[in-house]
Amino acid sequence: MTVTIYDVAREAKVSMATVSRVLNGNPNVKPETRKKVKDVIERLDYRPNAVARGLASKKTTTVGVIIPDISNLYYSSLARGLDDIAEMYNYQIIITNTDNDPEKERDAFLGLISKQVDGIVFLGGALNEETLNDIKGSHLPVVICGTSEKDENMPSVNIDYYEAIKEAASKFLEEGAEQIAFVKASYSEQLERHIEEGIKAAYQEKNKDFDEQYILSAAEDYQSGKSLFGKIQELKSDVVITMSDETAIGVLHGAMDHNIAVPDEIQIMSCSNTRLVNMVRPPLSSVALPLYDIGAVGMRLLTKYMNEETVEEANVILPYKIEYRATTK
Amino acid sequence: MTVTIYDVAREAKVSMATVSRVLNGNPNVKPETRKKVKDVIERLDYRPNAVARGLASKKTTTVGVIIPDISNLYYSSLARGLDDIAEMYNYQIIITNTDNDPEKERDAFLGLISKQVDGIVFLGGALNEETLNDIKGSHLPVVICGTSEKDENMPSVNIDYYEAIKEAASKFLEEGAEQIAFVKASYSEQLERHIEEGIKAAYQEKNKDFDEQYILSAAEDYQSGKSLFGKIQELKSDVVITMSDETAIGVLHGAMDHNIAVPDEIQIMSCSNTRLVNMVRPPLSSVALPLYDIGAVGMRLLTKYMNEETVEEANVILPYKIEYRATTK
DNA sequence: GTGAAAGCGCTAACAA
DNA sequence: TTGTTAGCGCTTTCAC
Repeated sequence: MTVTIYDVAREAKVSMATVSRVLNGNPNVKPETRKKVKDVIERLDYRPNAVARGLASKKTTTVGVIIPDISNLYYSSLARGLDDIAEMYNYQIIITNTDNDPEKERDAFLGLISKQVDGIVFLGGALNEETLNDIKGSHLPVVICGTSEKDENMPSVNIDYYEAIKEAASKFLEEGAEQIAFVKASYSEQLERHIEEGIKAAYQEKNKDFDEQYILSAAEDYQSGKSLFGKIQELKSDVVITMSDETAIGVLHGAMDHNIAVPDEIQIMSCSNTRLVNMVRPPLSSVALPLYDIGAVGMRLLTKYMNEETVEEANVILPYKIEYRATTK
Repeated sequence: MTVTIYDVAREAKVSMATVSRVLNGNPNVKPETRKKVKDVIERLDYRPNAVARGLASKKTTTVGVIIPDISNLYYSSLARGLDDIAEMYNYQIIITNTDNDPEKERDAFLGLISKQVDGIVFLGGALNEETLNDIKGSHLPVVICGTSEKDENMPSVNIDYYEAIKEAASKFLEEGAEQIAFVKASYSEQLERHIEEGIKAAYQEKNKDFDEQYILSAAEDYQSGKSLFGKIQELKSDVVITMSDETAIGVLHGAMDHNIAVPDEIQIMSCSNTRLVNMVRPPLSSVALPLYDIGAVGMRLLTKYMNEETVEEANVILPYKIEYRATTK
């Protein structure tokens, strides 16, 4: 029925071991033998069974990706970077959506373990305590992209959120902003802390007090941003910084609906920079995270762990850039 | 080291076969035995190795998803529906991006075959001839979502594009539209044909001639739409229908930049309805494809094939709805 | 209701 | 340079 390595061996009049060797590019094969085997492989249209291979070698060339929601542009941009590099290194990715639900997250993780993935990439959101312990217990290489963990020793790829937010906030303050509202949409306490510290540092540098009530929360979608506008108006903020682009666009439209001029009366900036930023008018100013690159670098980092290469820096910080478009002065 | 079925058998003082039976919910196990085994499983924290299982049973509970670009909202919406249903049926999905490149597509397919996936979902884009033949030769269940194939016997999930476009075009014509430009962004000739026929049918019903030059092409992104606006203006179209939301938004902004009033001077509608439609002002009118559902139903259909259930209808047509928002009168 | 044993298709010592 | 052989961890007849 299906042609196996045994069929190839028989046809080529060599042993399975030799076929296996040419399959795996083992140099210990005489060129003629190699050619002979390759010819038979081609003639029989033989395709190695990766499952059998995985069982025998304990390597599946598959990595798991745990992601809050693939239909969110932020995460799917990361995922695209991930997959491109995975493909380059001959890995395939199993993607599982969790909606940031700890239970789904744990199930996803256990599922991936049982599938014997060679590594796992965790995207965005927060890793709950229990899963985190499972991960550590599993001795599987894991890389976290686009979010920070309590245990900051876990390999990760990020930008320097503290610096980014501080830089953005400072600029606003310098130019006369009075009250910056910050809308967090992250599920990672750690990440939120970095960000809050960034804002506070900016205020401190200007010798201004920061009022905690200007830190708001919203889900990372359009509607949440829109609903939040009332609150923002109440607070009389003249600047709003959000994590998610969608949230920022929601706020923007909230402002437009209330006839508040953007950026004259209120400035809006996000911290994400998906392709959405150019698809609204006015174009959204944003801290530009290199989303694709974060994914790509994350996967590259993971391959290093999987191949037991030495890694110099487990916590990669990628550069960010602040794109001032038309929602800021 | 890792605990295997053998360890469980030994500890529970039964045979591996029995452990396997309780694992797989085989009823031929005495309740006491079952309980005993379950206890040991729990105590040892035993997790079945899905790879070994796959090798022995020739079922991997993994399905492959071949997709043009996961970072495109259209496809990622489909993918999300796919994954949710896959999870429900205890399947996991391997996602591979192809950028509609036939070579990548073929590699993706061969990779999935070698991983012994139980089925494949093909999303959007066009399946090239060669891959299509491979698929047929593989006897693997395959479902196509959101696009049509030459071979219309392949299981698929779609809306009735012909009817949708015809309905939309008819309405525009009835209300006095003179020249409808249609921007296709599909890679499937088959799909394009359905759509063109829909438009032509609408013109015919109104006894008007349709001029082929009003059928334009663009990539399914924002910039392409924007660049296309010059051409549209040249054609003096008063209605533009695009496949992709991003393209429509590009056209919309093109119009705004040229001080052409939307919808008064030009009406714009897309045929997709991702969450983007509400994130622009004015909100984009669109033929609402049930993207999530197309994915979900597609995966459900695939599970039927994988479990050898009987399927009544291999070519599922889901209902569409035309959402008239503010880019149309 | 349960167990013994033969694979599934491959890799990886170890020998030769 | 090549072959032999013993698994990898499970499912699945087939007996009992």
